[in-house]
Amino acid sequence: MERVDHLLDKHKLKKTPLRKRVLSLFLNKNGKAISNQELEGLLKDADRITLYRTLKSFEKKGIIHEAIDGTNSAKFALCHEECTEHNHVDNHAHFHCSACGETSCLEKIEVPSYAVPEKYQVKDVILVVNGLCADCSE
Amino acid sequence: MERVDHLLDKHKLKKTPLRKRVLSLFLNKNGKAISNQELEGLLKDADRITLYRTLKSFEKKGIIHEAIDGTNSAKFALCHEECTEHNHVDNHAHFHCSACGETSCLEKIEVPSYAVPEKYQVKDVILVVNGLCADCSE
DNA sequence: CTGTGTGCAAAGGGTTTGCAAGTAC
DNA sequence: GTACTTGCAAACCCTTTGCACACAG
Repeated sequence: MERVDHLLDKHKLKKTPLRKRVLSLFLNKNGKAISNQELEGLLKDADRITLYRTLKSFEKKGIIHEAIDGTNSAKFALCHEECTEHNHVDNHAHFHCSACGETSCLEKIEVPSYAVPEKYQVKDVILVVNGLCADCSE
Repeated sequence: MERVDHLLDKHKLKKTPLRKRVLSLFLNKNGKAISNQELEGLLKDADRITLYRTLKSFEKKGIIHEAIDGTNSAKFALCHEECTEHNHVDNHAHFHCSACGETSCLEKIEVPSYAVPEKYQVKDVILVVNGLCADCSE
């Protein structure tokens, strides 16, 4: 629980009850991404719109990052310790399970840089691996 | 124009006026992706819902594929010649320009396979390169 | 003629914005 | 006390579904 307080302090966010609950969910998810929809289910008494805003402010401050998985619905996962408002470094791949729908970070896979056509400038690369996770590949 | 007719025949779709118009837009886009929104702008007299369905049937038949670019909005681009309803092979990367928003196919970049944690099964990989395209990187 | 495609209306889901009341600091 | 956060209402956009009519083959 101190870790929640610490993270909020570090990123200069007020320690409100709702934020603490949301953040501790992320800490217990172990690298798996959470969608707004899932959050609503887990925090039934919370207001949907406020959850959107909570995620947005966490994202802006560098506490969480969007985990793009090709499903066209926004999901978020915890950032590295070093992330700040002005320096997100989330250059790792994500794994999306097509059976259970879970999206998780593959910290081990660093995203390589790629050769692009002349005059193109690369800023970052999104890498999503689709398939079956350990639980679903029995 | 014969190419439009040929493609529709080949994939067993009726050659209606709307489908011809939509398909020739794709043929003239040279590997760039088109969103439903953009299509509406280009074909102002057409019905928005019908355009959704047109794209869906083209996708299902293997004429176009979804070009995921991390913006959480669906875009589509022309498939390879060899694609059919039951055999899509679109294992190439996409480039997304953060300035103009255009998404284009990078046919040259084949998507490599990746080492994932034990028991995971990989089905396919999404690779999106973000940055500035030739037109926007002046 | 038959099955498919189209247009319109309606509904559903996700997301954003505005404003008043509440709360952290 | 002040600035930020929350909750509620409303609106917006994207997408899907249902149904009657039109049209390609």
